[in-house]
Amino acid sequence: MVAQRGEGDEVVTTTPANAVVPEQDEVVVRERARAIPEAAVARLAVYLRVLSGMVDQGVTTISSEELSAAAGVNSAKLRKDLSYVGSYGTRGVGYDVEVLVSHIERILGLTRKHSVAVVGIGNLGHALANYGGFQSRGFPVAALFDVDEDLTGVPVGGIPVNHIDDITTVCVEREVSIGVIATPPQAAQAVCDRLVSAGVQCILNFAPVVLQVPDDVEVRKVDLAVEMQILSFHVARRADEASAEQAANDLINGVGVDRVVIRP
Amino acid sequence: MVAQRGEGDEVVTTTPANAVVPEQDEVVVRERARAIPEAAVARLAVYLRVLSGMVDQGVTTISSEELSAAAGVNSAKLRKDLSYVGSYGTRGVGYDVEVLVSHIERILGLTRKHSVAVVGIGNLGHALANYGGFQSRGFPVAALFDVDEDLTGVPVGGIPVNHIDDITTVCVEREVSIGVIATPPQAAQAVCDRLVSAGVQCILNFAPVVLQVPDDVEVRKVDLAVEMQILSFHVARRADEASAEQAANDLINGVGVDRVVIRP
DNA sequence: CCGACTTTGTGCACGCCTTCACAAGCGGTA
DNA sequence: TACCGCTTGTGAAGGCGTGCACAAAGTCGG
Repeated sequence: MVAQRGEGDEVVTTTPANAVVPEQDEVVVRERARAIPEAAVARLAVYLRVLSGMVDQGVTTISSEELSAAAGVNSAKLRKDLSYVGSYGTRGVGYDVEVLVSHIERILGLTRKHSVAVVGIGNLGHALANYGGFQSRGFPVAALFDVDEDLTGVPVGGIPVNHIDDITTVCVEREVSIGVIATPPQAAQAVCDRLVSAGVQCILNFAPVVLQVPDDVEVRKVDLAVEMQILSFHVARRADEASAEQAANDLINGVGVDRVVIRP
Repeated sequence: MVAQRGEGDEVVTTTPANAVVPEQDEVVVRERARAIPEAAVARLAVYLRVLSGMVDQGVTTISSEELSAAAGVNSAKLRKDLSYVGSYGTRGVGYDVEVLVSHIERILGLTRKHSVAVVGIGNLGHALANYGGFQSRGFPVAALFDVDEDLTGVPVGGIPVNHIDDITTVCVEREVSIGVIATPPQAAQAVCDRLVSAGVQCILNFAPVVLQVPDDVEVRKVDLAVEMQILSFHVARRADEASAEQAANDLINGVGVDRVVIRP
């Protein structure tokens, strides 16, 4: 009997304060991987990239101060992040770059190869299929899909496009573990469902829709328009600050006030 | 005298508990915009997209429960997020969709047009230049740049490519407020510096490097390989869980234990 | 072998964000 | 008009992540 995640049967997913005491003779397995905060995982990936550059430059040892500067984070945060993967630094010296690389790779599961399938070979799909960054970092693009039958068989980035109806067969055959959705929004949910039924458990979604998936499937979303709008918000905030300050300074000229303080 | 942000001169950026009392006769300007958490801003953009879809479907009123379901968030969170933009709901009824749209647009600064410049017309640059999603959501692509002189003058997505040396002139001329960096990593920092000196204060960076910018410039990063690695981590975590569970179940078969509980 | 210096690893406190739970408020109905 | 049911808006609590500051632990020079 293998319990399925998300069934909420024998598996406790949340930990209510009143349920800490293990009942009778059950076995409690505490796993370490889950203990790493999501934010830390994202940063570990960044550290890994920086460290790879260091290896190329022939750097063998690096301190938390140097690495944190290169990665654009606080050095304490960096050390805490690294502590999640284990204590592999030498006090008074720093970290051995290669050792660190291999341990981060292990934690991120990069020792295994992760084949990628891109669905939707439009502008973005083409760009993704041709993007060398995936291949070089251990994520080979193994399959391409599109509804357009005229595209079937046409090679893009060296890989012939398959028709979307073959998605299950091809994904299983080529052991695809990550699906990338680069279709128009209307098609995204249907494509997602097909990927899921093909056994793909990780999805990177570029379509501007909220995908509905089972609990055991992980979805990450990249929405360019949302990114733009966040930037837009900051532009507006700056403009507001500037005009508020302006108004305040006008006030100063009228009344007898010395200083203007803008509190966050 | 206009204070510059990030100078830390007269401007209080952090609020230590012991410094709440305004000194002598200074004027304290509390701005509302900054009070919105970054995470909430990102979600507001999502709500806006969902609401736009509602408008197209002819929906005029929506409750927090419905909207939160469509946006994939908790309804309490949604209401709190909306409370940041102001109280425009009607108790017992819900929100007027159009009213909500216009207020969110105002908060996100979307009443103003934000022209976009894309730098680096490779695979990704092409895709971005042709991507209709920007245009339709109020972010017209107004300029394209590349180092390759062969590309200069060639129209991509209807816009002729300019040489990167003209970046300052063109950006000022076309009032570019957002710069998108889609160059190889080696060129990214240089391009960034040129954008900044052209007066661009918001940058969306697709190059896998940590950009160094002045405090008054906002950078958002999209790193596809990092996204992949985060997904990879989750694959690995699942595998760990499964094997831990397997081991535990093996244990059960040996010893007399009833249940296995995996705690987060 | 010892002391000075450097850097890691982490306990702790603070602040932000999320979530709960409920009072307040509005429309409909008798 | 008064009541009832529904939905918003928010105070408060709890959890999570960040950053400080320091003890632990190693290297290096004498």
